[in-house]
Formats: sequence, C-alpha cells, structure tokens
Amino acid sequence: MPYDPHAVELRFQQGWEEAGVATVAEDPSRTPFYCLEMFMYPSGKIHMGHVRNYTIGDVVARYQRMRGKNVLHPMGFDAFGLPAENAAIKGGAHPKAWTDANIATMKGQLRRMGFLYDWTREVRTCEPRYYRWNQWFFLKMFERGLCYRAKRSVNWCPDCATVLANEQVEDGTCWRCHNAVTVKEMEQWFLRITDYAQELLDDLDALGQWPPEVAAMQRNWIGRSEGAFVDFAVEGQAEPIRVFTTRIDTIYGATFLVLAPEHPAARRVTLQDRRPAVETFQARVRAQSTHDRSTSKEKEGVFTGAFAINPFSGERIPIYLANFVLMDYGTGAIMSVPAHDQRDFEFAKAYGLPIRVVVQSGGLESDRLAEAAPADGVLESSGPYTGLPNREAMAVMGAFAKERGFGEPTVTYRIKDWGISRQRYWGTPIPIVHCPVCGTVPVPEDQLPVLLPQDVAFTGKGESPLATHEGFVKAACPACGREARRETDTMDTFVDSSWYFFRYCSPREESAPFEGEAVRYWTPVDFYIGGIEHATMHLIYCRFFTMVLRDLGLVPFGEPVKRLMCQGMVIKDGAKMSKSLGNLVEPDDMIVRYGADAVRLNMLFLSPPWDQLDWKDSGAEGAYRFLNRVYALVEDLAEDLKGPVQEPRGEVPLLRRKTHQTIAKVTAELDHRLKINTAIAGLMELVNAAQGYLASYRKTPQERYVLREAVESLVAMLSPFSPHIADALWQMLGHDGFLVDGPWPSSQAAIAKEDEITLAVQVNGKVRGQITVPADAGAEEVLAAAKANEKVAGHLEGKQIVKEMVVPGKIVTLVVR
RNA sequence: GCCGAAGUGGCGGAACUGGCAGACGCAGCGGACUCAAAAUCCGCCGUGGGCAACCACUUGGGGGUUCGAGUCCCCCCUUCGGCACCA
Repeated sequence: MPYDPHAVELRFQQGWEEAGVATVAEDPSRTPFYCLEMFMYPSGKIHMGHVRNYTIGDVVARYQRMRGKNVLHPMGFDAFGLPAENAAIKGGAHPKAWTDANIATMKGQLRRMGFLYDWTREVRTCEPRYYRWNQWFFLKMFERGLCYRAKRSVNWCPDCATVLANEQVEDGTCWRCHNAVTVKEMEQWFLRITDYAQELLDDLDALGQWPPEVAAMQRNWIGRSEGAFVDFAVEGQAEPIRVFTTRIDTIYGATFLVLAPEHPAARRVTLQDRRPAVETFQARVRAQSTHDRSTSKEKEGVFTGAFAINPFSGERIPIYLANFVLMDYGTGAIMSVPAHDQRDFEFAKAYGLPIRVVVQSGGLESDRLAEAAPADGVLESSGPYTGLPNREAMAVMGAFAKERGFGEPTVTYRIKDWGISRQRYWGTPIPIVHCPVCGTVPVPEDQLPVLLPQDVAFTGKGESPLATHEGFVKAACPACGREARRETDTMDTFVDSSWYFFRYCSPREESAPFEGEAVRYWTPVDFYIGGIEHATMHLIYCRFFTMVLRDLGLVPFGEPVKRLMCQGMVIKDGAKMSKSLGNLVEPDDMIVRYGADAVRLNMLFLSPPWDQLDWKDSGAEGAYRFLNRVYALVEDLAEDLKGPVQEPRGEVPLLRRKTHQTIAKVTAELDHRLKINTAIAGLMELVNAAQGYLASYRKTPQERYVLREAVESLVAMLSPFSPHIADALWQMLGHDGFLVDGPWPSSQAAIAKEDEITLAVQVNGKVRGQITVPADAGAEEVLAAAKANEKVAGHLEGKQIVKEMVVPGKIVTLVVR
C-alpha cells in the first residue's frame, strides 16, 4: 500500500487523543521538563510563522519525552485585544463570539499539525477565571506601591483611540495599525517596572541560555546611564532647576541651560516679555506628532529671558527651551556644553551662544571647533579642577556636589514605568472605584472578579464602550458605600501574557492564581520558543512579573525562563509573507498536498531554527519524497525483519557503524545545539546507507540484525519530526504503543568508532595524497605511511623535510624545502 | 550615529574546538523502466585548463597570524534586525 499521509495522520491524531497521551500530571519520581511556546493570539487562522514556532516546540517536547522526562507542553490563547474589538466595530460579531470562533478554527489547525498539547490545561485570558487574577495581581501591586496612577504625557493612537506603552510605538507609529502616534496628557495607571530596572539588567548576565542578541536588546532598552544630578539656582527665584548630566566634568564649559518644552518650570522661569515667544514655541512643539518630533533633527529653541547660576563657577548662563531636550528622560533639563556635546554644539551655533573648551584632548581651541569634542582629556579653564584627567574629575566633582548639597551622583534608566491603561473594552477591567469622597479605592479581593459586561455598544468613537455602560460604571464605593464611578480603562494585554505560563501548571485552581506545589514542580520554564519581536516587550514584562511574584512570596525564583530560542522569520521569495504581497502560503493547502509530517519536516530541514527561512513548496515536495522512501523501505522489509536475528561479532558492519554514528549525532543535536536541520540530514544519510545495504542483503540472522537495528533506530528518531508516519511504521515493525513514550535508541561508542581512518597528507599546505591507517595508529606509523604514499613521495623527491606533524584523526602535514 | 547578527555552488544550507570547503536536500543534465507520461531507480553536477591521471583558482573585498584560515586578528564593503536628539 502506498504512503497515504492523510489516512496515517488522522488515524494517529485520533489514536493519541483517545489514549490521552498528551495529558500529564506532576510526578515527583520523574524529572520534569517544561517546554513552552508563546501562546497564540486568536487572529483567525494560523500562518507559517506559527507552524514553524510550534513545530520546533513539538520536536523538543516529544524528544524530551522519549528520553523519559515528564514533559509539560501546553497551549492557550492570548484572547483579549484590539482586533476582536475592531471586528465588532466594523459590524461583525461580538468580540467574545469572534474570539471563540477563531480559537475553534485555530485549535483544529494545530491538531491537524500533530502538535501534542495537553489541552486539559488550555488557558484563555479572556475568561473571568483567568483575568480575575490579573486584577488580583493589580491589587497586590497597589498594596505594595508598585502600581500607581499619574497624569502623564502618553503615546496616543488616535486611530485605535487608546494609549500605547513605549514598547508599542514603532518608529513613531502604532504597532498595531501603523498610524501616527501623538502625545496626550492623561491619567494613567502605571506599574513600577523601573524599581526592577537594575535587577532586570543584572540578571541578563546570568541568562546564559538566552540568545545574546535578546540580552543586548534588553540591555539597550533598559538603558542604564551613570551620571549626576546638579541643581542650578535660577536668578531671582528660590526654586533651582535640577539637571541630569553624564559629564559633570565639563560643567565649567556649560554656557547655557535647556529645558524640555513641556518642563513644569518653564512657565515659572519665563520673564514677562518673553512669554508670547515661549508660548508660541511650546504650542508649535506640542502640535507635532511623535514621529515628526523624533525625526526632525533641526535644533530649535527659545530664550526664556531667565538666567541660571552655575554652582561650580558662579557663572550666569541663559535658560532656553529647546525641542531636542526630552521631558521623559533624566530630569527634562540639561546643562549645555557645546564644546563637548554635538547637540549642544549645533544649538549654540544656531543661536550664537558661546563655546568653551574645558576638556583638552589635543589641540582643541574654543573658537575653532568644527564639531563637538566628546573625547576624554585633561581639564582646563575649570577652576580648582584644572589639570585633572576628566575621568577623575567626574568622581571628585560628583562628590563635591553632594557634599555641598546641590547635587549627587546618580543612575538613570531609559526604561519607563509601564503604562497599562487602555481605553478599550476587550481587556481586563482595572479593579478600582473612584469615589467623590474617598478618592481612588481598590475593589476588595473578595469582590473579584470585576466582570466585563457583555452588553455593550461598539461605536468605534471616543471613549471605551465601558465608559458609556451605565450598569458597569455605577458602583458603590467599597469604603463608604456612596455612589461612585468604576474605573473604565482596561489593562494592556501584555499583563495577561506576563504570567500565563504559571497558570498552565494548575489551570483550574480557583483560590489562587496558581497552586504552589505544581508551580514548584514545573517551573521555571526549561525551554521557551517564540518570536524575537517580543524581546523588549513580553520578554521584559514576564521577567518583571516573575520578580514581583517572587517578592510576593509566590514563586521561589526571579527568572521565569532557563533557555530561550527565537525562531527566525518565515519568508517567501525573499520577502516577508503577507496578504498584501500576495505571497502568503497557507499551511492548510500544504497539508492537503503533502501531509502535516512533510510540512513539519520541510520547515525543520530548510534552515536552522533561529535563521530566516525561505519557504519553498519544492522543499515540501522533497520532504514528502523522503517520507515516501522511508515508508516504502519499511513496508518492504517489515515482514522479513520479524525473522531470526543474531548480533554480529567481530568486525563491525558499515551500516551498523553508520546507525550508531547517526544516533550519536541526532541525540547530541537535540540535547544541545538544536540545529535540527543537520539532525534530519543525518537521518537522510542513514536511509541512503540502509538502501545501499539492501544490494548485498542475504537475509542471514546477523545481516538482519544490522538492518533491523538501522530501521528501528531510524523510525524512532524520525518520530519527533514526523510523528504520525513514525508511529505507523513502528507498529508495522510489530511494536505496540506510541513512540512518544520511547524508546529513544542508544548509541554504543565502541560500535560508532571507526577502526580505520583516512587521513589527508599535506605537503607545504596542499593536500597531495590520502592514506588509510588504523584508527589507533601512532604518529610514527602514520608518518611512515604518509611518506610511503606514492603521490606524496613525488612531492618530497629532492627536497628536505624541515617539519612534520600528525594531528590525530585529522591530518598529516609535511613542510619541505 | 550606536549596538547586534550575517555574507559559502544556480538555490536552501553543511563544515561543533583552526585540519581534505561544498554533507544533506532542491533545481538542472544524462540514462533505465514505460506505447507515452507521472512516479520510481541509477549516474553527473563550484569555476577554469587538460584526452587523461592531474593542475590551478574558489567561502563579500584587502591585509595579517599559522605548517595550515570559511573558522582567529586588523581595515573596508553589503544586507538584515534593534535603538536612536537618552544629556
């Protein structure tokens, strides 16, 4: 019977399900292994990116399980979010119905791919029994001061009518709809991720099994910067202006002070006659979109008429507002040292402000600078610090500022507190009530969850649908009982995904977010696979959340993921797959043509998991062809292999050696490097070798032993990659059960080892001949053989050997003159 | 601008610690089977030279270290990703 992928795949998908092989439970007698893939946003249908991500995860989960580990391999849905709501606004179904329908479709597709998930542990973040714990964590953080409300300038997407976190703004546009983002002042809820900035940074060094580029991106994002605060008195005013600088050593070269246009002190310091100009400038900056503001590099500003006093030199310097100073970094105010900072230099040139060199790094003259000179050097024109190397001066001057009380050394971070308020419906309600008397009051724990109402109107205009839902908004104040107003913002969906992997451990737990025993058994996650696009979003948030959970005493560690892998993008014909480019490959079509096993194998074989993958239908055909060959091979041999066997003694047959070498190679690949493409190449080589063996197969018990060992090892090792066909062939060979429970073949070093090796012989760096020697031959013997080689001898004739060496197992090299 | 990753046949890729570059597959070419086609099987397949055995060249470019470099060091080019007026 020819290989029929559909019949085979459906048969075993049903078989696995009926046998419940995917369902796992804690078992202290076995080693746990938590294999996790980023859960799914239920957008409608799965795409090739999902297929790749989940195939890699399924390989790891199945392999670890074949090795005897107790493997937790769950899947769930990141089910809150804007697209569901946008679909409702466009006149579609209710977000809940839309989401449920998509989940049903996508689960079917995952099942058809043969991914072995413990669906009894499925988590959907839009269910009250899940999101109530988001609310619970919110309250816990609120109690600890890790959660606060503040009026801030926030990123606002007019199109989505909601706030965005910094991480969700890409190049000045919304990460979802890619329309321009603007700035808006709003009351927002924030989580104090900055409290953990240092720990988030420090731990990166210990995450040895994370891709270094992800660690680098996070380092960059956290943006630690050492410097100092310095207070500059404002002439005629009591309140000073605090600046942040990383170059306090250059303070004698500060020739003006600059505030961000939105700086709260701007109004206070501006003199009466400068008001109109200052306000015009502020209005112009405010009108700019985030994108325009960050892309226009033109330095523009306005003089406030006020002067500040340099606390080191006593010098009187003008105060400006300028567009290049950002309110949300440092203190929103800087001292400008045009000689040593390029931005300050450009501004000074544009506004005719003085430029003074104070760090001499070689031949610098204040009135001849063509650009700023940020290099290290020796201080000049710097009062008592003149002559000091600038690095030393930094420390001394910082300490001096602290001693005199007008500043101090400090550290700032680029990362900001995480704004989680979203003016949308389809998310977790924030458990807060605003009371006219008591103010902001948290909803008591025993009143959770604050349920998201179902009956809302989706207009797509202005505020969240919740704000106009009378029944939801009206609430009694939990403190005094008076009529109050419920908070109508919902939480950023990244809150949902920050802890879902804990919930999988005990998904039906009703009295806590998760059950301690289960979490201690399974977590931290051993292996996590997902897209690198989450490097500075989800992958920072979930680390932060885990640290908070640790500080709440809920988990015994601060890092949720031991090993992280980011799979590469799936592209087609050199371009990202997308509907608009018309190069979308539908997994369903591929399955119809070649079956899930071939689609999986092709995905895995085309390139290493972390590299970009250029999808080729012809590759799937190749994979399909390979599976056909394996199927035909096993089918032809199945009956014969049940005949008598006897382990061969003495010289190891070539096929047997190849079998054991392949087992060693594939095992090593799946244990450590996960360069799955080369593991599959190894299996292909083994098939070629087995087929070659058939030419001289005489069906002796010894030969049959060798062939059976090869074929059974092959089928078992194929199982993580193409599990359905592997199970079918396994049963054809007379075994019961499913390969997901092993056995994984084992390699014997003595059999895998070559007893004769072929070495190349180099003369003056060029390969001139080949010699075959016993694997354990000594250097003397090898050299003798090399010199005796006819071709080598020709190159030695009439020459003198000046150097000879043998690299065991690798090469022989002779240098002649 | 800063940080990071990468550049190998017609294509995807292999070469794990410096040791015969091109495993494995795709495409292509030739052959077998077939009335024919598909499928399958066998062979060839980096470039140049030679009837040949063989020789020379070849891992983005240039230099270097080494008996020996795709791999290590320096400079440069290109592509991709991240950050970007961060004081």
